[in-house]
Amino acid sequence: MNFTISEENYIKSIYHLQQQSGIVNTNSLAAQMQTRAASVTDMLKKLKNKKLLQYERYKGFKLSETGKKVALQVVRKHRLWEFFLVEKLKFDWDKVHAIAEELEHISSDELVQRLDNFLGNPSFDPHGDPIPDKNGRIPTINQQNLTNIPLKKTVTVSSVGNQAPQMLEMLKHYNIALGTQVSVLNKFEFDGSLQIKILKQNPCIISEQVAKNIFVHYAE
Amino acid sequence: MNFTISEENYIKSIYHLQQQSGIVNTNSLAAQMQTRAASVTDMLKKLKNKKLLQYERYKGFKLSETGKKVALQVVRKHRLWEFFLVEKLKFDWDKVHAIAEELEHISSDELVQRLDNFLGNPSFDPHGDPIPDKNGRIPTINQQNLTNIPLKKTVTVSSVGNQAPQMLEMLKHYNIALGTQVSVLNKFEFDGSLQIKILKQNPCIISEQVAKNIFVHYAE
DNA sequence: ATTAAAATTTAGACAAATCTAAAAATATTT
DNA sequence: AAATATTTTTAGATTTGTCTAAATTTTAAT
Repeated sequence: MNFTISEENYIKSIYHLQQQSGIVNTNSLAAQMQTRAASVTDMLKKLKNKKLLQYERYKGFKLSETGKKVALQVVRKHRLWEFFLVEKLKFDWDKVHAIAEELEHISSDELVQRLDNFLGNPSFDPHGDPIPDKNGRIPTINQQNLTNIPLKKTVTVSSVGNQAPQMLEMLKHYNIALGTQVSVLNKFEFDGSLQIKILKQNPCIISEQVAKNIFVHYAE
Repeated sequence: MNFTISEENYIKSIYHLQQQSGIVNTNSLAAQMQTRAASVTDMLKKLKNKKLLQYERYKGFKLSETGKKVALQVVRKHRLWEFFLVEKLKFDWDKVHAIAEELEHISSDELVQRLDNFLGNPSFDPHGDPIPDKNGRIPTINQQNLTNIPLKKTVTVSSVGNQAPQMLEMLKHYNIALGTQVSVLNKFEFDGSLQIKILKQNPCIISEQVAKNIFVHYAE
């Protein structure tokens, strides 16, 4: 089966939304896609006809098994291309998202497989997100956000929740990247902000909102 | 200015046609694009409005200076991606055209420049076609097709005129690639076919049609 | 120079993806 | 449970790129 760019974008967005909340509704998808609810409804019918979606009107929806497979292939392509852009073309990691949004729709399966091999079959993209393999299997990693880490324990940054350029620019400013070693020195009750220590740097303070989007795993 | 994939494809095809014949007409473009003459006329109006085309009805057409610039950027992207696919991802050179047709429409200028650098700023793609630089300048090479080479002179294959997979498959069969050393032993008047000698191989015979599509340059 | 043939354009239709405005269904509040 | 608000869907329009069939213009042939 072959899909249009628009269909693939809807499928991918539905996938990401249902990862968080199980079932998806029209308005949240419209918000995510930056379009109108009416347009979403139109597309839902199309995707239902193609058996990619479980959907009954007014009842919310989620991807069928087939739909999920399609989504995972698009996610796979997106993340492989991001890896390529950062590792090979030396893009800053906060500049690659928009380009990968285009590249993820290139259709050749052989291209994807060869790219994967060329890159050394990476398991995580430059933001720390797992890259599904050829069969859609996703590597797992035991991670938590910074607000849940016991004080003084040294942990390693493994991924970033919010990948808006604003967030990524901020992390760059704080000098936080994937693999950075951090420990939490203090938690301020008043606003939930954290004082953290980054290896070889002076302690600094990050807001709760930022901390919630920094995922880490324990060194051992 | 930004262009749709369809617009870019028309511009590119017009560019290639006018390279051969100066001015382009509706039917030949329709044939090249595998579409109908009426569809071509529709698009011509659009391109004329955008000042990409010099066009008056019933009179044929050619690209404006702006149009030519756009065409050269698309050609540049196509050929850089082909180079990438063959050199980095190890695709056979006769398998890359269709994929490059998709990749050439990825829009980021920075991507193109970084890709160019990553590849070592190549001057020719895997079929021997010149890759326009950032400013649209095309490297030239002094080449002729095999039918015009004096007998016994050893020459080097530098590009291939017809890049249909059928042609490329045939060349692979004959063991001819870019850089291959060839000499013409004999020319048969009857059908114009040539007996040629390839380094370390037995002499063989190629049709005039094939010979006309093999471009070579003199070793010195 | 007419006529016939070929090339090109117009007119009108269609599919995909979107939109606005209005209607219908569901959820929430009083 | 009735009234109100929110969410979702429908109806109908729009844009882009395409098509067929008919009309027009140009070219070639008698």
